[in-house]
Amino acid sequence: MPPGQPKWRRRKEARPAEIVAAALEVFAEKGFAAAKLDDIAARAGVSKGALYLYFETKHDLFTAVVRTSVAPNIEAVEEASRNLALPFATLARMLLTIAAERAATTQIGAVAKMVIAESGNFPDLARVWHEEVVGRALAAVVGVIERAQARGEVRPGDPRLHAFSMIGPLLLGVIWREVMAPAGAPPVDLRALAAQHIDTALTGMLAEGGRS
Amino acid sequence: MPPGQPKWRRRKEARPAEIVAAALEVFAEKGFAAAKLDDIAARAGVSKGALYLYFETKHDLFTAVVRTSVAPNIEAVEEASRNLALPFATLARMLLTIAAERAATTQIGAVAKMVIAESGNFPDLARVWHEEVVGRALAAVVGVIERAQARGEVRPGDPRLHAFSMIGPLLLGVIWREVMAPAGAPPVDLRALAAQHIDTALTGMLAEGGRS
Amino acid sequence: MPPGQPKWRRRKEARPAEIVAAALEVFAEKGFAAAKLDDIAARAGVSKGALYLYFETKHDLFTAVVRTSVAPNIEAVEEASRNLALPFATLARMLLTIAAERAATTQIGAVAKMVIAESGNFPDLARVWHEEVVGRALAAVVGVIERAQARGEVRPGDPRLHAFSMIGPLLLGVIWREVMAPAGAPPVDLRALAAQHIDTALTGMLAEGGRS
Amino acid sequence: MPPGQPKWRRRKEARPAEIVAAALEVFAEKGFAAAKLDDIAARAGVSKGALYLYFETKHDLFTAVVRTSVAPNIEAVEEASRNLALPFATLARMLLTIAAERAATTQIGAVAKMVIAESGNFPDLARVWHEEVVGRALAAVVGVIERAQARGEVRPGDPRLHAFSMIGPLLLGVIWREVMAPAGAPPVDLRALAAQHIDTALTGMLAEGGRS
DNA sequence: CATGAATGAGTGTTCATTCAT
DNA sequence: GATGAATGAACACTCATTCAT
Repeated sequence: MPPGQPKWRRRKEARPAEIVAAALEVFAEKGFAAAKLDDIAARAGVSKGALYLYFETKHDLFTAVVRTSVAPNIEAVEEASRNLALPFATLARMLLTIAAERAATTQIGAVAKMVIAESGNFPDLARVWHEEVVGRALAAVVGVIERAQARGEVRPGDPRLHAFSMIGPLLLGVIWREVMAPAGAPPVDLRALAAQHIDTALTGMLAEGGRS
Repeated sequence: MPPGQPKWRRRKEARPAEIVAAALEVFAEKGFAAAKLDDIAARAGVSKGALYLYFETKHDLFTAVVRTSVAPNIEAVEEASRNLALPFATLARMLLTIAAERAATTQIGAVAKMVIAESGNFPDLARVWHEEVVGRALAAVVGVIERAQARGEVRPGDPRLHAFSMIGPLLLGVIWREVMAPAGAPPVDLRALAAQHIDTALTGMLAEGGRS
Repeated sequence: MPPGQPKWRRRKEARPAEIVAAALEVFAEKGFAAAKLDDIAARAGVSKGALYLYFETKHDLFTAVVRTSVAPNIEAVEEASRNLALPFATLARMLLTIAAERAATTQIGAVAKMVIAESGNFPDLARVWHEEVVGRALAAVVGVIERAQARGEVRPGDPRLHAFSMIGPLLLGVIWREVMAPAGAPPVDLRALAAQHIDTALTGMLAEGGRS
Repeated sequence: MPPGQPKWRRRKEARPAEIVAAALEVFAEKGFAAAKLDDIAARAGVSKGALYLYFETKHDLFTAVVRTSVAPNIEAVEEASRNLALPFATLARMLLTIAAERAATTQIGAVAKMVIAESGNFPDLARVWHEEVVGRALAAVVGVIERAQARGEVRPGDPRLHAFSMIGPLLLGVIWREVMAPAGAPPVDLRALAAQHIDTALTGMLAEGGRS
């Protein structure tokens, strides 16, 4: 046995993350209520009791899953939106590309599905999700649009509804991947969707003079 | 008691519909697993046992709720899309307006939330929802777009992705109303969203020559 | 099947009492925490779920057991103590005889044991037991003693401590029967104990002139 | 740090006693089943695992608590009862005074409450308690009474029941302090109770000629 | 048809006990 | 010796489903 490499190390620091990862899988597959702690524990490679060393209740575990999955992603959007100097077309293309990339490569779609599903049973979670995630992301996009309107780059219109026009199709794509594709629907290429949609949205939103 | 038309006679025939209506409320509020048959029965004004006179299991009741809620709506979209003679701009505006109207006045948003939430636990339902609802609606829109592209009205591009561009923001609006607004987010006017978005989408999708 | 004698009658009215009786047995044997609802249900001849049709929690069932067992007994003592005209010696003899009789023929000893055991975990119960049972019984006895002291029948001294002198040995007898006797100790005849003790207590308590 | 007398050395030997002391507190507050080893360990200032270095099971720890708490007290009673030369009145007064003193200043009341509560679940403990504690104490008192009866000091009557008359009120006082007082009942002064009761009991028990 | 009392399998949670460190 | 992370059996409580009335 090589020294410094104990066969079985106490995992106190790694465990919570492992459990959250396992829980994300199970919650995403089954939903909150249908997810069994036995399954989560088994998938995390621990006993059921061990879950309670790190999370007080199933509720708490679910909340931790959502928070953990979301925090890193929201930063990216906000940061990109702070590139005030860029023309709107460039910035918008950048934002949607980042979003599509994240949606394609992370579990954020599954988390969104969970939040949609359980918003009624987790009022706190819905509020957090609104205040810290969707609200912030939307505010960033709305801010970008408002500034572009002020500079005459984007045509008039409610900036929040413009933001919905920009983001909505991506949400549809994510839901499609999470819900329809597993049921046999032909898959959607999120990156291609983002690329084609941003062309449409930009052409539709840019003021007359701003079009090529 | 007036002979021939006792009040309870009509009840008997209306029961299944009343139960489905009550179930829709409870399922929409709580989700499938958290909905209790006691609550549904109480809200329908019948005994718990009576539910089993009309539906074999909770599963069946849920399926009936989803089917009942969608069938009438899908027809409207398909019918509108058969107006082949209309210019794309007119037809597209019509389709989105109908969709927004339905979304604003029916429970279809709540049902969509339920299907999204429970797709993992109801494979059959997800397939039915795809084959009979979303698939058909999407196919109708895609057909309209393809014909418009063939006539040179709509610029090239994957017609399905174009359809996502058209419909996506409305889904976002519905999710917003069902999930974010109850958590304190400012509400969205679905009709205004549809009106502004179709302007954007049309400008973005129409071929060069087709723009005003 | 004889009419009017259904093979299996709905027991809605009889059930709670049956369950409380079964619960009393099990609680008395094992104590609150060690009593299993499965056992109680089995002994009552019902399913575990049925318990919850009548009692919200195990806690509630325990409380019901205590209340039910006590109410009838306390009346007897209070009633006897209202015989103001009787000489103290007669009344005291009567009270102890009644108490011994009740202790010998009812489950009140087992209930007392339970209350003693669980007073720390059931603050409400301990308070109820004090206010409605022990307190009232003691007050009745103290009242009798005070009146007898006023009439010069009983010698001076704190009437509450005199009451302890009268009642204490009976409690010891009950505890003995519940705790020591099952462990192999020779049994005590509660009636004989009461009879001999009241002679001692009366002789000890009566004023000089009152003794034979 | 002074060499040769490190502070932790004394700890090592004191550990079992510290644990038993902590366990007594927790058992007395919560009862056996509701007492958590975590609490006991925390209160003793050791880890949960450390408990198992000194006691095999929770059962054993409970047994140790009871044994430890009673042994010293029983000696006092037996020793006092060996003063054969003293008149009964003197000896009885002495015994009750000692008992009241011990009851007022030690945890013996809490232990008695525990034994009463758990006698059903700890048959061994109930037997030990009977054979080594209550039985011995009672036998000592009974012996004193029998000798006094032989000398004509105490009137006839079952000596064991006489012993119950002497001791019972003190038990009631202890139960009162442990159970009723914490629930809001007015407290009892155990020493005053013993003093007043022994007057009563002596007057009641002494043979005609023996009274002052 | 309709009721609602009764069932019992299923699950979140606790906690005495173990053992690698 | 001492720790405390980990275990897993045990149990209170829920609720879809049944069926005697």
